[in-house]
Amino acid sequence: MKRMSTDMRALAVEDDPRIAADLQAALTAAGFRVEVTGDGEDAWFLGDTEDYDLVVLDLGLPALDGLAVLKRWRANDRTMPVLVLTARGTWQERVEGIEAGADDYLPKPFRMEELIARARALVRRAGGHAAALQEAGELSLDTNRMGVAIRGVPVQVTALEYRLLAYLMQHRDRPVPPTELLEHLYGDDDAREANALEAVIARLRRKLGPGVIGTRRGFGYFLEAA
Amino acid sequence: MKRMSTDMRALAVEDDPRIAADLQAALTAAGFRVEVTGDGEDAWFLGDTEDYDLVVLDLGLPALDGLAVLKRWRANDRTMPVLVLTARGTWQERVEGIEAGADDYLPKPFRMEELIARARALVRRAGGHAAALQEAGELSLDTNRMGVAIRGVPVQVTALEYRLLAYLMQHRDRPVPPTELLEHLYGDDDAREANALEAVIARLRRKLGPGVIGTRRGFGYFLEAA
DNA sequence: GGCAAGCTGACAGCAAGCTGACAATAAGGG
DNA sequence: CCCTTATTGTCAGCTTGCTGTCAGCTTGCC
Repeated sequence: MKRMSTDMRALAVEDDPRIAADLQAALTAAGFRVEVTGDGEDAWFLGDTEDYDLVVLDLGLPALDGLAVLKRWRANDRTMPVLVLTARGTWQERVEGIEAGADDYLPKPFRMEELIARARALVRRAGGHAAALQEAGELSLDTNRMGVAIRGVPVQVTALEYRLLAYLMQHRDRPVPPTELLEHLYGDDDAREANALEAVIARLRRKLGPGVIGTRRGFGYFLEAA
Repeated sequence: MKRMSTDMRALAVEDDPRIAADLQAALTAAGFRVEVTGDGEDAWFLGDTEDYDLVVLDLGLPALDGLAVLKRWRANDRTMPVLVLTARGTWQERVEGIEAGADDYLPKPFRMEELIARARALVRRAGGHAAALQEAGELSLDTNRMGVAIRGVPVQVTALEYRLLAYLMQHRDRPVPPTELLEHLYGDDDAREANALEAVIARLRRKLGPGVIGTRRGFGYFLEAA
């Protein structure tokens, strides 16, 4: 795992694998180092022994209930900010969540953007500055302002270019195959020619200069000097 | 932070005698020293002169409206946490309440348990209040008077325009995507065309002049910084 | 050398966003 | 209760700049 400018750790406790994957993606994109678990026992142990800057906790867990986990954390003086996810509209859960020591709650279904916004607010309120900066080599990516800078000098990129960079940054420990990038940028429903991606890469390279986006022929693209 | 068990004062402003009685009972049981009034004028006077740790405020008051009371408090720098109750749980009222300075909001009918939970949460994190005057570049917003000024010169804006500006101000560190603005201004239940937002932006720009509201194509709108 | 993967400049299509006009609705005043 | 005014959503036409495609080229690999 490569270094981030600020090291914000987040724990996501969610048993639905699809939501869990979304959580991980969104939080990672927001600059958190994310750990995911769907098991209540596991969650309790992690939250009790590790230091997180944020916990996203789903109440609808099998086995050990999310509320019980939260109460046991609070009973042990674990004071990290906890954002609780509740099934839709059940007022009891909200009440219990707050009384158990949740710092904020979000009813399902929710928008990832809102979750990120609330998560940042929580972290900021807790004292730490939200980790908005991700770096790889000379490239730095401000996930909050959606800004890109090379060696500190801001560079203007388009939305598509930004998404591409963000995805590479998220997976900077490996070369990302063109097929995967195409699917992430456009979705498999909308079929684009492979050359479209190459065009985006070319334009980005012209803006960022050499030595930022590398190619491993046959494997994919990656951020250099990460 | 004060202790709940020692001496927490709460003011309940509610004209319906039955609900008022319930409020008093529940808050007392929760450890508050409770005072109740059903008169807006009386409430305003009490809130302005006495020090409360919590206010529960019903908007549906005769004579002096609850919202007006709240605004007058905030205008006088009374920063105690206020939990607003409203009968008509419309989305607009919630916005108005929060923008008038409410710290939380509860639609009727509600469960007493939930009210107590929210009240406790409010008291627990009592402290952080939005500043009365917010600025970004040449633009300044007076959140108490709902007033807008550009370079010190007051500009008259409509309620909708103000809400848009307030939201941009609240998130002035990032570009706000149109989808998010649409959701905030109208709510997802009421679907508007995307162009409605552009129309509001255009009108605002004409009033405020250039260099205030910026656009980052593909990312969203933002307030130009100093 | 030959093939396939990848690069690049040019360009046209297209989508995001802007604006003025207008109608419908809401608010206010007599 | 009617009249007046302000607010605001919708529409049509327009501008801008993003982005996919194409053609031709370079590079690596066998």
